[in-house]
Amino acid sequence: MQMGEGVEWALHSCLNLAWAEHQAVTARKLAAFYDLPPAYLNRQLQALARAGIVASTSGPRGGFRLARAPEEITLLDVVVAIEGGREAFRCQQIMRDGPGGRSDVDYRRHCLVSQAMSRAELAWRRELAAQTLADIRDSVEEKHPDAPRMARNRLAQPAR
Amino acid sequence: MQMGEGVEWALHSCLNLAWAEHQAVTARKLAAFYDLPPAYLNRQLQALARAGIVASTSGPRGGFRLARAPEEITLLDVVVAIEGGREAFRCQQIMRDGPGGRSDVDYRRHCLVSQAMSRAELAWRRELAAQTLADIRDSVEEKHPDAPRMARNRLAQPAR
DNA sequence: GACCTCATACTCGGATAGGGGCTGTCCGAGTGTTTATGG
DNA sequence: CCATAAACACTCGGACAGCCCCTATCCGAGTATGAGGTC
Repeated sequence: MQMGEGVEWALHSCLNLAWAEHQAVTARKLAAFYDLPPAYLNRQLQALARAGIVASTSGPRGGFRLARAPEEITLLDVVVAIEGGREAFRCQQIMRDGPGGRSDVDYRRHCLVSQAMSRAELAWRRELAAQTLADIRDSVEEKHPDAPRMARNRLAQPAR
Repeated sequence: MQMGEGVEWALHSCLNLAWAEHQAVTARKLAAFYDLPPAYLNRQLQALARAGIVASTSGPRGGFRLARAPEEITLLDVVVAIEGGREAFRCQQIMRDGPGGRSDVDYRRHCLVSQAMSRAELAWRRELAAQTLADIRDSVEEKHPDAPRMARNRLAQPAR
């Protein structure tokens, strides 16, 4: 069970977009920030756009910007946008083929194994939903007060 | 991010092994219980054996049995045995290539994004480690008191 | 000088190949059982 | 009848293909820009 690395890129890119404020930033510049493949990062940003986390603008002076305030974007929003909303543990309802298995029972809700796994996954989601992009941004700024300025500088430079 | 379905099979099989008590059960019988591919389930049981969760015996009258008491087997143990212990979110330390990135800093520990993701994953692990196989077994028996007898009956039958 | 038109360059967006890991299967090494045989 | 030994049948264990999703890339549709020409 491994998370796609696009999640990491998306989170850091969202953070940079938060520092860029309302300035639209191109995928190329965001990719150059961490030396990432521009086309592939673009793909992740598209997923964020479909989820309504970022807004995109085409043409010259176009790019991506946050569609909502950082306080209204949770880490769970970003993870779900990139990885999809389906649960990591998907109950295949194998108990239906076991002794005493009923076809009219939804074991995704009644199987106690499935319940236990879902409970753990819920704790994971709850923790992700409890932290917003603004929380991360503020924590970073507290440790590195000049991070916003450095980010804006880098994003202002032409992307090579 | 999706968990392998072998985890579900392993959990249910461990539960059946708990009801079989100290009787060795072959992979074929465990597979027949839920109509699963025997060879593939065997593969998962081998992983459990390598992790020390079950003990295996070759030859006639051989099979698998729990290596520890159900109270000493957590859901996390089973998940780690099948899926591996590496974290779902693996920090690639992309900040090293960003502005102000240092090569001598381990961003897996210092990057705040990575910390937030690890915190969520820790909550998930904690929840999984809090429930043992005995907890699940007892919960099932409470709802279906004849589950152990039915399981033992099915496991006693020759696997077709 | 102001306005309109057109060519331009730049951006996102979706469609298109390549690779790694999960899924599924097979056969061989090892072992306890059973059976036949000889004392 | 009992001991012995060999043949056997059954099990785990690891090695071998197939498929799907993530990774990576490319090119086209759309658009704001800027230049050039005209009034």
